[in-house]
Amino acid sequence: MKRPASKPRPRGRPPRAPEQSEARRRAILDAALVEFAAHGFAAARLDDVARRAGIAKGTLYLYFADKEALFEALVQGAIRPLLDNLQKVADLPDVPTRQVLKLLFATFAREVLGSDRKLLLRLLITEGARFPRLVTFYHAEIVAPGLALMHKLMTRAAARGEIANDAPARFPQLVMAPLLLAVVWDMLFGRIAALDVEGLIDAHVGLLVGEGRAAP
Amino acid sequence: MKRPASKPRPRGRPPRAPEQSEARRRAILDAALVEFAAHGFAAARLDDVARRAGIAKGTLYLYFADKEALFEALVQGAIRPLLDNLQKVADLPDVPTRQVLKLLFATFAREVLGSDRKLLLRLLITEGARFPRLVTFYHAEIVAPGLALMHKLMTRAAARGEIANDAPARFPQLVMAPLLLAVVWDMLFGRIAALDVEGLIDAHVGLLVGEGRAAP
Amino acid sequence: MKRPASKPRPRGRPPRAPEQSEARRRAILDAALVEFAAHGFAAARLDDVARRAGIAKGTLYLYFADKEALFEALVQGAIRPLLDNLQKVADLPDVPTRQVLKLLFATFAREVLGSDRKLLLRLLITEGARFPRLVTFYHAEIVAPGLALMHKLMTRAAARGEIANDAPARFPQLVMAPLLLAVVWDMLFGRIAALDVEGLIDAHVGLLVGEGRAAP
Amino acid sequence: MKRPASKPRPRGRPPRAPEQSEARRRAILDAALVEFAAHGFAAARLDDVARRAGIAKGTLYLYFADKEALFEALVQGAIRPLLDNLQKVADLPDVPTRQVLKLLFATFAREVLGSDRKLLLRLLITEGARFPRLVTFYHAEIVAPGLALMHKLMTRAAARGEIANDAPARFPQLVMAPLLLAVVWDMLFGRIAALDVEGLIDAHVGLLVGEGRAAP
DNA sequence: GATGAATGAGGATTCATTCAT
DNA sequence: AATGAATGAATCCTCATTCAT
Repeated sequence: MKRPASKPRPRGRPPRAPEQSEARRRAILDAALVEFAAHGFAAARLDDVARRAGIAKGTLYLYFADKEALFEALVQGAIRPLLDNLQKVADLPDVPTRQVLKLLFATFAREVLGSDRKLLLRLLITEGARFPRLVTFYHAEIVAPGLALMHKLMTRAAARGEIANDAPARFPQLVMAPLLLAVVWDMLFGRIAALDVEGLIDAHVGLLVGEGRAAP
Repeated sequence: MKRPASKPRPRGRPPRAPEQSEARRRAILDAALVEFAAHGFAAARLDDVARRAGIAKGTLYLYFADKEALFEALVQGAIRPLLDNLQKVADLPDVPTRQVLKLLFATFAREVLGSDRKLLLRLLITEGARFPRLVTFYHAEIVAPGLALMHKLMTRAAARGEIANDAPARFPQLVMAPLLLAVVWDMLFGRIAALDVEGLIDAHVGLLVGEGRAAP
Repeated sequence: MKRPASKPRPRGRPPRAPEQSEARRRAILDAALVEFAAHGFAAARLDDVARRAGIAKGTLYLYFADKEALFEALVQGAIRPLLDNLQKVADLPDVPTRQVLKLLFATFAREVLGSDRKLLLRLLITEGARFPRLVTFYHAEIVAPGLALMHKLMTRAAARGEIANDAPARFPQLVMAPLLLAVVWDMLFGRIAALDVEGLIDAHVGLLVGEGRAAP
Repeated sequence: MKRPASKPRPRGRPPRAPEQSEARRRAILDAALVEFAAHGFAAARLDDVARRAGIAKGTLYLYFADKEALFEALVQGAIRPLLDNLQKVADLPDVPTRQVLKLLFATFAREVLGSDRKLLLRLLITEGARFPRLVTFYHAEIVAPGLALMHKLMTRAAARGEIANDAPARFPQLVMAPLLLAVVWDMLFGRIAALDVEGLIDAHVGLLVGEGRAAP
């Protein structure tokens, strides 16, 4: 009896500069990254994402169909840079394995562990089970190629006698395992006991290509 | 002999009679493990937990104060067995490091990766960030002691010349990293490409204690 | 950062007598009838339905899957009584057509136009286009059989010379049209100018079976 | 010749230039008719109306104050033509009632049932309850005068002995009822079982003015 | 005049939690 | 102790309306 009668009080948009839509998209993704990483997909509130992005709730939906699409775009969008990094390593000239690994790990430490990108890895790990599509894509585009590359690298290193045995060639995952550990450690125990990532990586490289052994 | 069942159903407690409340607690925890692991803490429904445990929703609250308490009890409760396993390793007589590691990893593969206990690790990884108390406890009770033990083991091994350098002694996490990787891999990529955990572990042990090197 | 911490303030149900679930279902349907009829399907608020039914919003969902299901149950449920009424007419002994019609129309006027059941017809008319399933069902169960019955009745009447021609036999809808008009009139113009339904019906019967003509 | 179109699109008003605002108003009304008829007032989206009209959403508000005003203008605007049609019938010379009715009904069938104008009637029926002002207006301008006219027509016909009794004179609604039925039938059951409107109307005229009876 | 991105109140739906039985 | 119907706060998403350009 009151619905059509009471003209809903005027709503609309308060004056806000125009800003390029792409910047806004980025702002939303940045905000989403923080909120999703902090609370997880299910517990994150789009309300908070909007507030953090400095926009209205409804505006989110101009850029992303729904919560899930936002999440997927978030994780999806991070894959391209990772791919690029991977490519750089693949294109490395024929330098000693030790150097390749050092560079690779250092890059990872800087670009991922040392930046917000780390949060994306977190999300992939913590929410992956709920987003099979994303995981499948990520496996096909990053993990499998990355491992293949590592396999080649390690095979060559083994042939050259740079590493003690062919274990890392057969299981390139072994080469990456400490990086994953670093991510998870930071995510869980970072507050309690920070991990000396650099030291860890150095030690790992030492283990792989044998330090002292090189100059007996 | 069980005549009472044919009475006009008392509308309230089902005729399940006196049963040990401890069994019920277990049933709830088992059900909770499955549901939490499948959907994550936030998305899991206590309704489903109750149904899976074969009890009424309200009954949950007779055993656990709330959803969070249930979750914590779940993860907490799994720590004791882990502790015990750890102790067993610590108590090992003075056997070769290679054997200790083999035993340790095999036990982990069997008791954790090969059982539902794997789900608990998953939960710790995926939900840990939201349960600092749990993570703190886990770190204090399991991770720190475990790493300390590993440190001792590796230090001894290095002193004995069983391993090439002191990297694993300084970063005992390196020893555990592949196990973590196995858990995460299974959790994310298990469906896509199963990991040969046994092979991975063997290779890892080979890398640590040097296979071929032993018999030149 | 605050989600899992702040235990949501205790909610639950305030003391309310048990009442049989069936009565509650009825209360909901009754409330829904009023609200849907007053505002239409889209504009009706389940909140209002709940309030009118004297229950909490969430309780609705214990009885009906969603708004649509509630609406369909509402209209669906009204079909049974209509069917029964129809059957009564069909079972009438071989009385004069005039009397059959009088009875039929009087019943309709009393049972439908004179009661809340009229609202259901309204809903069918106003919302039917949005609920094809409902309309299909209604056509198959009520309209088609009803027209078939009317066809038989009018054919017999024509054969007996009780009516002037076979128009009503060929288009039994003609017999019902004034009833529909009465419903729509009441729905739209009832407030402005009440319709003398009884007079209308009498006049219609007179038109059909010829009043004065019979006894000049 | 239409070079301006190749200028760097002025980002704002499309180069549609000066066009008559009246045409645009019509386009909006036409689009609104379709959308409102398809979904009902509450469920129709102004977004869709704008898209269908080929204009921007904001432009709607240059022509109509709000959704309600648009709806009212829509239904209101259709009344004029109906009035005109009515007038034509009223102005008919003194021809036989049968012919007047035939013409009236045929006009209705062609101009209303056979055109998009039918949708307007639908809207009046389905949404009328929510727009009392509209219904009042419609009653005053169309229904009451129409019935008055019909009353006069039927009274004259009865006096002349063209119809069997004075029922239609006393309840001119009876004359219109089948038309209403045709509208509602089409609206609800059109998909399921098309109605032979022409046949229905013929039969109805036959019933009113007596077919065979005229020439015994 | 025209645009359409932005707004935010509103409403459907979910689910942890309670409590009369 | 156990039940499960009832509760209502919380949150996603929609869409009428506005206004800077």
